[in-house]
Amino acid sequence: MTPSAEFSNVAEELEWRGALFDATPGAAHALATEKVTCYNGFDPSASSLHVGNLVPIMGLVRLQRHGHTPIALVGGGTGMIGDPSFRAEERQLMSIEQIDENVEAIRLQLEPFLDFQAKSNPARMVNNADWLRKTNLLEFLRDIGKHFTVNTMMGRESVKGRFSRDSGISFTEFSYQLLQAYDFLTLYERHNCAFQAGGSDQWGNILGGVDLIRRIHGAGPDGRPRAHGIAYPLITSSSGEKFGKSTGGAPTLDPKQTSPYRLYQYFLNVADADAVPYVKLFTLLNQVQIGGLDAAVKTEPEKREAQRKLAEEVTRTVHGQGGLDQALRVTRAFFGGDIAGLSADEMEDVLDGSSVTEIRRDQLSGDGMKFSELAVSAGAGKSGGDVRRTVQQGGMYLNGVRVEDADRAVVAGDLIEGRLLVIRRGRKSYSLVKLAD
RNA sequence: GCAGGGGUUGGGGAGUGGUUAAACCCAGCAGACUGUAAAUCUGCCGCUCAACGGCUUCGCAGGUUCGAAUCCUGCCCCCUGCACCA
Repeated sequence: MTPSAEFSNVAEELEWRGALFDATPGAAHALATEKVTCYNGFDPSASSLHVGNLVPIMGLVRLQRHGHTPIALVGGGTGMIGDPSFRAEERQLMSIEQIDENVEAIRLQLEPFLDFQAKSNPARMVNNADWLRKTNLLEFLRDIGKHFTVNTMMGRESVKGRFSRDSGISFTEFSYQLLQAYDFLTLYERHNCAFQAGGSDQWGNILGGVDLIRRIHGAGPDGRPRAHGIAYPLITSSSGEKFGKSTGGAPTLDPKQTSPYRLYQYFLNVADADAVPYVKLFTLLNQVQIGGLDAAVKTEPEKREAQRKLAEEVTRTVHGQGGLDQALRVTRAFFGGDIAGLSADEMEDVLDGSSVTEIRRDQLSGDGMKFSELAVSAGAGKSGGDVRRTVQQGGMYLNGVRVEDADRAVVAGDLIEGRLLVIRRGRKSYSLVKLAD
């Protein structure tokens, strides 16, 4: 039995998980009584999705598990304009090459989450560049633009802020909502997709699409709306911060940018108060399992069972069992025992995928190089002074041994097995320096 | 366009001729404590230097001064009123 079997429908499940912020009238009813096709758009403005995107991604996953058909849309077309929703400033236009590159990267990241082989409800992946880039302006204005009043468009909370600013909003960005509505219409007509999900910041855009479909196709045969939408809440931590806003930016789903280890650590370190809500949002664990974790957090919070489970589940979902194993190995190595006891092979294996700095052998010959210089080039400090200060405070380690003098020479003899150096800053930040081949 | 206000170190925000690398708060970093937590406490938090010190910073460019973030001139940008939007 699947974990979702305990809920009679996906709307109920999303509600329980705290993942339902808003829904059009009739949306829940439709989800409960029909098998729908639902799409969610992903913006290609960055080269990778980040943890915040897990909410909509898991939304699609849950929909599919309840028998609905998910469509993941990557915005190769809309990305050329840029969504102005809740943004203070006009966006910088991106080059088409950059957009296409990002689209491809995001497409690859999304694929593992969905089942494209399912018999009755296989997932689909679409790119709105396929239709938007060849849209004819005059036809678009006659067929689509005519259904929108500027009055309504200006009333959207998501763009209101821009009118009062001096910098204003360009016509280009202002028309964004038409494009997203047109996407919805296109998917409705091509794939019978009558549902759209998205973050609460997308609510206005979603309603625009629902509205457009009604204007063009009228109400459904039973008098109910044909198209629906649901919105996910903006996730915040118990301390009120935007989810993902951690040190060094939001963790991404790209292992090259955020190693599985770092992703694991990010979730392992969430506050007690956030652990269970996050487990609900980001994992497929069922009510019984989550209930157990909830109890565990209350009775023995020091064990951090919920955090462990959360980190484990998310890391496995994003990076697979292999990624999780690696994250656990690194974690055990760093927080379990003595780092100095690890072999170079183990170190390398364990840090594979995280950022590694290379140095040439001649840089370590003779008097070698100053530790402070090495640490800066390895990214363990912002400047020589920064490293020096940290050393003075007792926060720097080379190969597991506390560094007493920032200017100590690092020579070839310091290399673990002649090829690796491990710099640790503070309790949990590690950098690896490798001898270039 | 006119009038008024303003652009200071990551953010907020003091500072109106020297004692200011620049108060204070937040964020960040390190240490202690701990559960790889929260809270708390301590130190740090432009670059450089073992240190003394040196150097570069207060929108941009000049200038006045022994000496300027602080005064003057020009320029750029932002905010607030008013006007304009035939």
